[in-house]
Amino acid sequence: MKKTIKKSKNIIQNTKKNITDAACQLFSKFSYLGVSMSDIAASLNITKAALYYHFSGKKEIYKKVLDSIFNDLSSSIAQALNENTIDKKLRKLIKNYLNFGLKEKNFIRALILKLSPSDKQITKHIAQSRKRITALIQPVIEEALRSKKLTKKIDANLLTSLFIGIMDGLLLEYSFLNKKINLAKIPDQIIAIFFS
Amino acid sequence: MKKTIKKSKNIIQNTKKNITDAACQLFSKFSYLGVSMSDIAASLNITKAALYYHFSGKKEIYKKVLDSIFNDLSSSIAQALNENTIDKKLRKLIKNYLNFGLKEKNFIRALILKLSPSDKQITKHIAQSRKRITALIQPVIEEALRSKKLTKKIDANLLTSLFIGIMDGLLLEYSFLNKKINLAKIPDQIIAIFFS
DNA sequence: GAAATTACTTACCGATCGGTAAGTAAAAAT
DNA sequence: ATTTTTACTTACCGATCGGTAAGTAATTTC
Repeated sequence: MKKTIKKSKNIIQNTKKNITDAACQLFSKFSYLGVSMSDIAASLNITKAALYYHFSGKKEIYKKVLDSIFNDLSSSIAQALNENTIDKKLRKLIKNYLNFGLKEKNFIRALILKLSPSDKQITKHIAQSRKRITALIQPVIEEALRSKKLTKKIDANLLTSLFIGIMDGLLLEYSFLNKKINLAKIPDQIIAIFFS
Repeated sequence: MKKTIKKSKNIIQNTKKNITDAACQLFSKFSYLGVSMSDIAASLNITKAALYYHFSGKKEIYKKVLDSIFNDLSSSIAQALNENTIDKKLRKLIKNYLNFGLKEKNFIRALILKLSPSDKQITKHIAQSRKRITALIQPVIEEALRSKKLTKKIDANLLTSLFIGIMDGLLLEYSFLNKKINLAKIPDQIIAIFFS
């Protein structure tokens, strides 16, 4: 099974990016343990050994993928903070968060997954990234609490957890049952539940 | 490494139950792909081949474990429905659900996990079980909506999704960061958010 | 134009995977 | 007392895992 010559002088060989992109898709679909180095290589029509030229191993690829996912999510959230009223902020925040969760289709699954008995390292990495996301969202929740003057007294920390939780839970539910999320309606309903 | 004789006449050999119990713990901790048949066998000091005497393979063991987990959760929820006021029902429902999620420590992770490229079968099995749980909870949400006469108009289906979602999300968050859930306070706060 | 570097491929490694065939002691059935 | 059944163990299977050593064609450097 001879390969035809692939090395074209015209095509810029940003293989490294191709690898993380392909790996991202596969990890999202099948989780860390469900994807082999051969799978990644095969999806790019290169050999497994080529992956080891660009990366030290499977874990490094996974970390790079996680970092890029969290960076995308972060900037998507940060974008929502530019809105000028708290209601618009909330609505866009929810919309972007859900949209992102849907785009990186099994994103949540990938994040939730426990990797292997010995892999405390990556789990910690994920936990830290999640904290960064929470730190971005919490100020918005606090602002909403101040501006809405709610009668019910709820701790902002907890409310943030519940707020993120409801979105994660929703994504989870819908990804499982292959339902579609109505992004036009749901943000307002979540806001209604939390802040009225 | 000789094994000492294990076959005692006095000890009832309900090995089958021992296997699913051990497998449940391991699957919860390390997920389906993170647990090998050897792992399960080793945790019971039996050989891998013994597992195949009692079960047809790894998938069958996993299915049995899932069924038992969902049955436990179902009866835990059903128990909450015996309370005589809607507030008590809600409070107990949330408490039991969260408690269960904490007991089966990585229960949610195990449920969320995508098994392998080819494993539509078990994923369907899980989706159906989740639907059964939802079907148990939805009437309680509807009852709460009726009795509370909320001003905000929200579809009961969606509200149920959000209600379960908030609990799943919370469990997720806390399992990741190894926080502790305050079961004395949180149920009332969730009720306050949803039904006031 | 020779030498060095880049970006791979081919061919392999030992370990582990899920699963099986054959043998065996103890218990139950006859 | 003998046979059969139960509940395993030992020893293996081919496939696949993450990872590596050595070779090679194309490109870049000198």
